Amino acid sequence: MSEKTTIYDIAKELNITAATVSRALNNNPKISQSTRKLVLETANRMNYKQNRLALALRSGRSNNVGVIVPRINTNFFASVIRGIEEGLHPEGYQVIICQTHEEENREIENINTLLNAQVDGILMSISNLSEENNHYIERVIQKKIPLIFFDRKKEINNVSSVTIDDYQASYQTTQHLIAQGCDKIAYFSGDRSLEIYEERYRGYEQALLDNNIAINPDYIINIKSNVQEGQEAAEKLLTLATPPNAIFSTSDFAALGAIQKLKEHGIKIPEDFCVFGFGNEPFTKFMELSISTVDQSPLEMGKVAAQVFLDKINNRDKKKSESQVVLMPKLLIRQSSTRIA
Amino acid sequence: MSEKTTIYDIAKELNITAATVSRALNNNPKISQSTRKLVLETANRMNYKQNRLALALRSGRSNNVGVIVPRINTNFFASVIRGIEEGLHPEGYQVIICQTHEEENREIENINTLLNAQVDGILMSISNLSEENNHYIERVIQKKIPLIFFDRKKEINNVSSVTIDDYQASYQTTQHLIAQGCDKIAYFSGDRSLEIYEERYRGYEQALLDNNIAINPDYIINIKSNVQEGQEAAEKLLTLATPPNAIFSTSDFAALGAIQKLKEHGIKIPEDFCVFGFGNEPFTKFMELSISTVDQSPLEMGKVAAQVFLDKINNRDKKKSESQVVLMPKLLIRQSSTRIA
DNA sequence: CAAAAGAATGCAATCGATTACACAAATCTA
DNA sequence: TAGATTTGTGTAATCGATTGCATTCTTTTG
Repeated sequence: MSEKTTIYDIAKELNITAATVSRALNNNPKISQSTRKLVLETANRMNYKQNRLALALRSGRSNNVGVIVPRINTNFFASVIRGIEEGLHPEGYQVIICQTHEEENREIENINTLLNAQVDGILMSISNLSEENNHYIERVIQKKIPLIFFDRKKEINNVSSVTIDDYQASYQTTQHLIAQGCDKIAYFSGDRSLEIYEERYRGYEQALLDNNIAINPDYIINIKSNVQEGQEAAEKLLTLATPPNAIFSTSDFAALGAIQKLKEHGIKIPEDFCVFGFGNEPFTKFMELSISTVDQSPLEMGKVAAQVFLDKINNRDKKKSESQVVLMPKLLIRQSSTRIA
Repeated sequence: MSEKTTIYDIAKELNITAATVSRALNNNPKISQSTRKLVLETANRMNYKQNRLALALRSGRSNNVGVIVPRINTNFFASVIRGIEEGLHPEGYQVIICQTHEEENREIENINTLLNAQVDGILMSISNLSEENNHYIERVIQKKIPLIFFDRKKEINNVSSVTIDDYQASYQTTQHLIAQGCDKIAYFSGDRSLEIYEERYRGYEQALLDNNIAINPDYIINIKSNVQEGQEAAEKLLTLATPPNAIFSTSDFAALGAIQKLKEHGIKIPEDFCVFGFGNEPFTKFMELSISTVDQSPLEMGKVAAQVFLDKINNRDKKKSESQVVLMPKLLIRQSSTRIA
């Protein structure tokens, strides 16, 4: 029965052409009022729905954008995606999501799939695409598909980005810990081949330098973002001849793990030891000992990324419509690092 | 330059027809080895990428599925979506996400948009679609687009669903609380016009009945899933002449709020008062006083939903390919409700 | 009233890929 | 070697919507 109605079905029903139907539905002024009314009524009666695939093929615009993230189910990425969806929905775009699990080949595969699907833009948080595979990115640019990096970016010509100022976040956090009287600050780093982690490290380093505190390589530990690695790293720190009296973890989960270990060892937080996380995961606020952390305003990041995309689409012709938006991080100073109020 | 290569470009380059190119690319056995090789090489050299829109239009299959959820950035939904993506990705499907914010008109709008976009299936967690608007659902079924409800469902013919056994979850939780010695168990309910909340209520009720405990209407409070409403509800309970000695909250967030209030009042958990949540939000595990909760295995739910969709697609012809999968909830009994180990 | 202008609609190509059918050339069979 | 097969390609329609360019029918104008 009403399996699928096309403009041809409507045309046949009314003994007119599909062209006329199309024009009537699109409010083309060349169509007479009477015909338009008839078409609209019939379309409604026959339950017509425009086939967006056909439209997309003809117009070259799919009204889809692709979003590539390492994984969906973390508070940060889920919130960014929400922001993107809410920024793009009113403009009639739909969001296709892809996960990479931080694997380079998945990253490449996803880019290709999205290009095949003729998306109108790609928003991605890049993870491990090596230099030698930059041409996959170049291809996107060549096809004039707007490409926007968020959070994790790469310096590439013609690619816009929306990030937070990781250097500042890290610098200010370290300053804060020093101001709280901590002079031996350990640092949990993520993979420093990623710009965000390199920036954060720089901020940490510079703050120490500016306060005449020597960098202690023993205090710098590479971790993955999970509770267990935080526990292990803390354990290792406590075995040092001179253990630190603060930890700045670039992961909230690792910060939590560290706190658990410290407590096990009977260390009082924040009196004996301060801990600062990164990411504002919901749990940091809920803990009995609330965890200080850096808020990256993911929702806003998503909305801004959506806006940057829309600007690019609307200014396709303009020579250079590249923009690098840097959002300001917010330090949420909570109990785990508050000695002096 | 390499703006866009089509099979026609390849055909022209080789002085053959687009048909031949298409066949060569699709490994059609009728094509000679030499031609096939030539086409593949040329396609590669010219950086050809199949236009999936064209393919979709011709074949009637877009290889996209739509996922409709109230919002993306909650642990539960984000995890389900992850599961769906991971179940569908290997089969070449892409996932389009839509948010409803629990608004009926958004729900309708999203269904329509997805139908226009010619998705091959719709997976949704329904919220507030009233009976009178069931025809929007019917339309999906009429178009023979597989429709799968997950978590929140509605009894509709021909619609598959993947849910957890909310009744059992609730019944067992209540039994557990009673076994811990709680005889005055308050209940935080969600909107009972949703099947899941109605089921959970039934489980609570039945467990009390089975243990000869009278239902006290004062103990039953409707809340939204957030910390503040949990605090307020707990506050209200404590002003009762006979306050309860346990709370079963169908929201982890409200459970947390309640715990905070109880502590403020100097009530000891679990000694004086047990609390049980629902949803296994990450923070419930991380708290110093870990919160007992029900795990809904969202990742698995997503994967199963994906599988159900794939089965439906592959058995289109079969009369009835409707399936109602019910996953078993897992009670995570943690500190907030453990008096007796 | 003839010619020009205007209004409303039809015709046909297009977007890119697939595929039933037709056809030519090469190979085989008796 | 005529006729039957097989093999490899080409032709053209199709999916559904849009749109430049006719074309037809009115209406206006001088």
